[in-house]
Amino acid sequence: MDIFLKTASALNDETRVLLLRFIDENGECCVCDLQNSLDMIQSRLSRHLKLLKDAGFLRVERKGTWAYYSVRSPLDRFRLEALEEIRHLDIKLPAFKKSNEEKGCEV
Amino acid sequence: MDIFLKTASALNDETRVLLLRFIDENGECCVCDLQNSLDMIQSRLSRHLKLLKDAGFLRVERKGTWAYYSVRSPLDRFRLEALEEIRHLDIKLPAFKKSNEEKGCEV
DNA sequence: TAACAATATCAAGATATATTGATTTAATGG
DNA sequence: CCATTAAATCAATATATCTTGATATTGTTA
Repeated sequence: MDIFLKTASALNDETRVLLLRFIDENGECCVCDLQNSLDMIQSRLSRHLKLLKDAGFLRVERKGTWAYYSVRSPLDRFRLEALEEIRHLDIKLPAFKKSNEEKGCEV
Repeated sequence: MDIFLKTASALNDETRVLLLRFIDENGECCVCDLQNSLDMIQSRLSRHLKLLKDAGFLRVERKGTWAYYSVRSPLDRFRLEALEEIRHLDIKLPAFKKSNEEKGCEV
């Protein structure tokens, strides 16, 4: 029950739905890319990324000081259906803006 | 987006997951049956039933003063997957207790 | 080791959701 | 029409979640 509720809770927030959709469409993103692209402050992003990770939707890979988030694979059936639902939502998704290309933060 | 969030929100509560599972397993229930079986006060039940109905999981049919709730059919793909997930949760489900058989509140 | 950058965590306030008991609404029967 | 019953709604309080800015942690580089 707890895991199911954690999954449902992760889906129950507009910010996280947008984040998941954005990372799903654009592939691996570091937090600074997301700050730039989605115009959100860092602590807010960090919180929601953690919730999505703990709910099994995202994985994180650290490279130096950067953290790259991507959609976990494989997703189990229910999470995949949820993602599929999110893929079909009519959302106006901001463009991907690279942040620190010159400094090495690239995908 | 709003409909998706309403659906996710409906799933994000232990009481509602239990309710949905109970009605799915036992079939059409009136509120008084649920009060008896699940040992919940009426206003609490009424609130959660409304949320599940508004999120598209339940339908209600009124017969006189009674309201009979059952799982809506057909469910769309995502809601059906959610229900399937709930069917597989390891929940200790209370027994169905009829409440007012003599008075006409029967299924 | 010191300075810096990226990310995570914390603390405070704001907003949303859940619970309870009281009240209201709606249907039934005397 | 009035009393009764089932269910819905409301008001107050409690609990959880979200946002922000500040601080802590971790890795890098000089």
